[in-house]
Amino acid sequence: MQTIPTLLESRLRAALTDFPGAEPKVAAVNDARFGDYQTNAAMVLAKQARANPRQLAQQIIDKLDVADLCVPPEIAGAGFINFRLRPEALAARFVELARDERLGVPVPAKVKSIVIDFSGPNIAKPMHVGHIRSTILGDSLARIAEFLGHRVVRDNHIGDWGTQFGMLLVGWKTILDREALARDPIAEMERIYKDVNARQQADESVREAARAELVKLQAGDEENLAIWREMIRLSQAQFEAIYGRLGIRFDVTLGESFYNPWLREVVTDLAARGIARESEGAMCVFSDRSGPEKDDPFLISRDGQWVDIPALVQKADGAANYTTTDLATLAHRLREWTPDEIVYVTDGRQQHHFRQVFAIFRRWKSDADVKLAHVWFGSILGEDGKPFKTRSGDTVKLADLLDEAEERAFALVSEKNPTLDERDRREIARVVGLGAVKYADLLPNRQSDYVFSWEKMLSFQGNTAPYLQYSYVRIRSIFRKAAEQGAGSREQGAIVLEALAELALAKKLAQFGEVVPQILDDYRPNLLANYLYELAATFHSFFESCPVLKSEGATQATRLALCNVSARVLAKGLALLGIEAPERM
RNA sequence: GCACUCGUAGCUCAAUUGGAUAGAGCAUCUGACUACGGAUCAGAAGGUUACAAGUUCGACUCUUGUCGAGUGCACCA
Repeated sequence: MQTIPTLLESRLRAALTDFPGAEPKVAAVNDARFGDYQTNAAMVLAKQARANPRQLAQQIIDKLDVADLCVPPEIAGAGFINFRLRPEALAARFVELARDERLGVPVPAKVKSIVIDFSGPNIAKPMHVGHIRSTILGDSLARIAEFLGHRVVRDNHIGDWGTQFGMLLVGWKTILDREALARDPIAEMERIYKDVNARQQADESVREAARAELVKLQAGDEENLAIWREMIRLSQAQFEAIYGRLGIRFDVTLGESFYNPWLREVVTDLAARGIARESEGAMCVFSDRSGPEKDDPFLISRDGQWVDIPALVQKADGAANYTTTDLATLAHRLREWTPDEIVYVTDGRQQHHFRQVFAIFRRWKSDADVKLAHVWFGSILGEDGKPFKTRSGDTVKLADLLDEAEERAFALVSEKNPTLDERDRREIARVVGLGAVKYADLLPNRQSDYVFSWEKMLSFQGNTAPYLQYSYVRIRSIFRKAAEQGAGSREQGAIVLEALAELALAKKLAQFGEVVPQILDDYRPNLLANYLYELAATFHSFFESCPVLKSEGATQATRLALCNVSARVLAKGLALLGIEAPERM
């Protein structure tokens, strides 16, 4: 089905045929005094034509046929045209919405193929807070793109290759504790890595040993390869456990090592095309001076001079690095899926890296028609405003964080609802605790840093997951009660929107289909989080002033339908954020 | 030094990408508990959007400058 703005836009387009250059754009109004929707087409047009905007607005209105949808449009302010929906029109849209499986979310004009690269944990290391945002944000974007109808490839690019394996191999061969490994493989691998890493800082011989093990691994030494595969196997179990808890799946999980066979080819091809050249023993990509210096990712200003800051695609020792791997990965994804879009979800510190990779790629595959997006995000801070750490100063492990979320939620549920049996409370605590963590991550604008606060994210007041889940629970509770009273079938019947709170809720529900498609424009799930909060607040307000089960006839049918659609939109919206909605809590 | 991202109510954050009188939640204050689970709702108060110019019908948003914060800046990813 079409959204109301789309409907109004098509009417507006018809009215604007005599006004070339006008954009028939209709937007929701935030202030109810100005109606429900508005267009500023007249003002845009007036600017181009140097005409009087209010007069133009009147001319547009004269040609505009929206009588079935709105009361006569008004001209306001500098030249806004305001639309106020007729209650019958809103009711008609609501009936359509209630029948629509997509809850009013339109099918996109162009179905795209989108690769989303997110999470990207490292072998032999615990997943920690640094992985939360990428994992949760990427998963939510994938869910939203899929729901819209795009073809999505969820790609987990695992860190399974690199210099750290030299140290890990040294540790594995010299100080590995087999019992500890059996008990907690990740902790043991982390221990040996930290131990060797600390010693190699001061001891040249340790550094040399690590380098030697790494060279052997890269040369295909069977023993080292076997150990490396064992480390991968042990790590995979950890990843699967965490993704299972978070309800996250991937279509493709390929380590960096998968791309090794193409690395040399990438470098020689770049060199052959004159994109990369040798410098100080390394193969580098320098600026092609095609744009302004300040926008050039291969230049930097030092002491008032623009100097080269090339991207290395091969180190002086002959090894490739992550830029090379990223280029090989890009080429592979292009061959494999011919995507319209590849999205990288990583933290903001990698902006420069991706600007370089994308720029090299454009020179290398200049005919490729693919959008490359670096969807970056800020840091998670502790309450002190510094990067989020444990009290002892270590990074917070993701598994511990999820445990604590569930424990805290369990304590809350037990306090609020002690009569439920423990198994139910555990399940509710799981849904509420994980929901709180995810929602806290998705609510702020992704580019800003945010302060991690258990108290805030688990509060039942304000813009939190528990508040949204509670709204859903309350609606479900009404339907349970209605079923007890045999009122289930009373939902059938004419929809008549009368009370202000009913109209407000119907209007808010219709906006779901307007909000969801916007999210991918700039990869911002927080738009959905904000919408859901507004919906929940609008619902609570309706629910407070409009009794459902005590009402009768068409009024009750209307209110039950409003409740039903509210519950579906809330549950669907939360699901798009990767959050479950419990039946009770 | 240069680049990127910011600076919004006491605190934590929004603002439909240039739209109307900048919105929420905490905290503070005032109401509603014979309740479809009050885990809620209604309301009040709180602002020179860091500062200064500029662009225009209109600026938190764009431009320039200043002050302040975080991040990054060739062989780690």
